[in-house]
Amino acid sequence: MDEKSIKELVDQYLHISFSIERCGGSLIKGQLAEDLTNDQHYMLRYMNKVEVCTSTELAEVFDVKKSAITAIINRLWKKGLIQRSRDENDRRVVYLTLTNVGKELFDETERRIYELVGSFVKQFEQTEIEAFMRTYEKLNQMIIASKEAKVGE
Amino acid sequence: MDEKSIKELVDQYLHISFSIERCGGSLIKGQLAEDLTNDQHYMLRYMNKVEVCTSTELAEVFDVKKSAITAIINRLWKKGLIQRSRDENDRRVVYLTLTNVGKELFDETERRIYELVGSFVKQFEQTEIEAFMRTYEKLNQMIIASKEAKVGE
DNA sequence: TTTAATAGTTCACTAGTTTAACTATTTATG
DNA sequence: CATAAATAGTTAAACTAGTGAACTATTAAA
Repeated sequence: MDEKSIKELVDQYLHISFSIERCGGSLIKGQLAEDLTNDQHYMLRYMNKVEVCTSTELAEVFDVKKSAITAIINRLWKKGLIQRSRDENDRRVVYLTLTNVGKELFDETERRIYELVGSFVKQFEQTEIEAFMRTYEKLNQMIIASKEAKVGE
Repeated sequence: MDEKSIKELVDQYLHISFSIERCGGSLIKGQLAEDLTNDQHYMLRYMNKVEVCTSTELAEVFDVKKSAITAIINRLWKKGLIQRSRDENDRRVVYLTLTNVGKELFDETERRIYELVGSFVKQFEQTEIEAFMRTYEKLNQMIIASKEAKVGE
């Protein structure tokens, strides 16, 4: 691959990923309950998957400082979507879980998001989309590895 | 494609795109001048491409309200990276352009970003990445069309 | 010539983020 | 054991980014 086509690919990639982040994000937002942001939804999504987690874990997964997690968790807590409970053996630790209201809200939203994203996925041939996902995941692994190398420096 | 594999694809897609947005964003941020954010960089990027633009145009392209553009433009203006000039025929209109300092900063940054993204691109076979980009662009067009359909409702 | 529309700004408010200082608790060390 | 160091989480100040509504100035339309 010559330099010129790499430059073109880079240009094209940055343009598409930016566009999808913006427009796709706004479509996802359209599926959420009125007063929920995309960030808050992704937080619920992670908590729904792992069932129980801590602030420290969320800070690592979302790659932000713990104080940012405290803020977003407070907002979700005020909405009654999550609950906190202290570990009785190590009283520094606070476990975070979805409330029943939180679970129901997430499930409901998730169904709408599946429909939305599914409506795009269905427009592709299965072989095409599977090849796409393989490359996409490879890229993801490269980025993660590069990030970890940077941290290790 | 059955329902189950669509659900899995949706799950997988959401997970990867979220991860790449987070980690990739943080790698890009690492290439920027100290006091520049990713949003500010994308703004410079667009202005560098089109050379001259207006707030209204930026609001459409970035899909935010004009007041958000005023705020970000003010920040870039304070850093001396962009300049404003009124249209003499229609004095409501303000044209925005990069200053020389802004252009140099962007070029410098862009070179670093090309190196970074290029280092990933180079790890793929050309055929693989070209197929990926075709699918990625198709997805982008679907999302844009879906967004415009929503607006038209 | 009033009335509409357009371009952009300002202001108050909210979300998300970082940094630094802090509390409470647990673990290590001398 | 007692003090020091590490860990989990919170708080507060400062910043960026976004929305919505009210506003100014200017141009276009009735």
